[in-house]
Amino acid sequence: MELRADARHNRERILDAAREAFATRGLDVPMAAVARRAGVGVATLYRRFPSRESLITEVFGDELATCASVVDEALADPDPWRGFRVMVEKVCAMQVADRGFTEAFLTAFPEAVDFERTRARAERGLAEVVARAKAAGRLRADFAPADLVLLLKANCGAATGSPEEAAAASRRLVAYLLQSFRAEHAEPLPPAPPLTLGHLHATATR
Amino acid sequence: MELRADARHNRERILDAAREAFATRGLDVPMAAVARRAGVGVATLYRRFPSRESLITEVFGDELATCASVVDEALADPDPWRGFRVMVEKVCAMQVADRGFTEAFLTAFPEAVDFERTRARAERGLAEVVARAKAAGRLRADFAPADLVLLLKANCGAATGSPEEAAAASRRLVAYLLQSFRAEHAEPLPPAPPLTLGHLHATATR
DNA sequence: CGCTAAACGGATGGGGTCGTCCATTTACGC
DNA sequence: GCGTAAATGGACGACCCCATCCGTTTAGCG
Repeated sequence: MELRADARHNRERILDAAREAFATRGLDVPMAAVARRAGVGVATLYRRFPSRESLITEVFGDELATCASVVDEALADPDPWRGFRVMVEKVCAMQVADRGFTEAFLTAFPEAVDFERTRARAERGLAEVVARAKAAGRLRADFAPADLVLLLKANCGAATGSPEEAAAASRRLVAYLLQSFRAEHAEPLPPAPPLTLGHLHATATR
Repeated sequence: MELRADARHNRERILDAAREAFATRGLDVPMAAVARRAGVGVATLYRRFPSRESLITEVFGDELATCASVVDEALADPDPWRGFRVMVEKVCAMQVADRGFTEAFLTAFPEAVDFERTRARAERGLAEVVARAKAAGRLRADFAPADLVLLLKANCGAATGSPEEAAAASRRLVAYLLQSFRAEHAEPLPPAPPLTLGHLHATATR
């Protein structure tokens, strides 16, 4: 059913406010703060988005799509290794730029249908990127797709402090890790953690 | 002045309870939960440890000392690289085993005199370990002491989920990073983040 | 054994967030 | 204009945590 004009307007203001609040203060920001920032009552916020999760899902729908498109770009790159590398760098940069995005990405919401679908697509794409980079002999053979999760979680931990510090730390960590992901001079590794992208649900919930 | 026998007894129970609670639930565990676990009233807890920080300081005094001794072991190893590597592996394992320790280590408390002194000593020791490993030609020349902070923060982020998952993830991450810390085949890196161990105060406070 | 100071712990007030309820306001079809 | 249903937002009760207060209990000395 159609929303009334004022309702539609307020919905947009809420989404904008939530986007900004999540980016700077993380997903734990009080609902009341989002409402205040949107110039709206708390009830309006709750009527439009019955749960915090539904708000988050809506807000990060776009960014998740961006994420998926980054995977597609990686697949389109004629150089498999460069595709892999750039993909990793971009996603990590996104993680650093938007604190809320990081949390949303790591926490995940099984209920959010959109999330599920987009994520499944991203997961297939990722496996493909990894496989191509290995086939080209540039990515070490014992690299596990779960190592990407490892990288994201590590990046999340490294990217604390002021935005400048976070960006610098992330760049350096990513550079270090990309180097050890390369096939040349690879040394033996302990077994991969039993994580799949799907396991992210359980992990970072706290 | 001397504590009465029952008071001393309760103090021990509180410290035990706090150690366990911090290890499993992190430093944010409610004071009341610690008191309950210790079989003690909240007031007793607050009388003995006026602030949460004082409790934390007391609880992690030992573990910090352990940390310092790990640095000493590294310095005592005739093989500088092995000393470095084992030191990193041990500290990261400690981080994984005790969630509270991680937070305490990263959060730090400028007021806690003991912390300050022990940490300053550890910091000097670390610089020495790094210098020796570089001099031996095993650690890459552009390795910055701040990279150890980077490693710890990354490890903290990676070590989420069940204890088994956390341990596996940490081991693998450390293996990856140690490999890229080696002098051989080192590739250019982006500049080191401007972090010193001292900067840890500001960073992970949330 | 009895007394007193030390220690105890439950109750309490203050602050904060969550999510709902309801009296009031507003859009918009007629 | 006007009436109605949709939309609004502040107030409210429930819950949780912190930290203190105070009436009660207990250790340990003489």
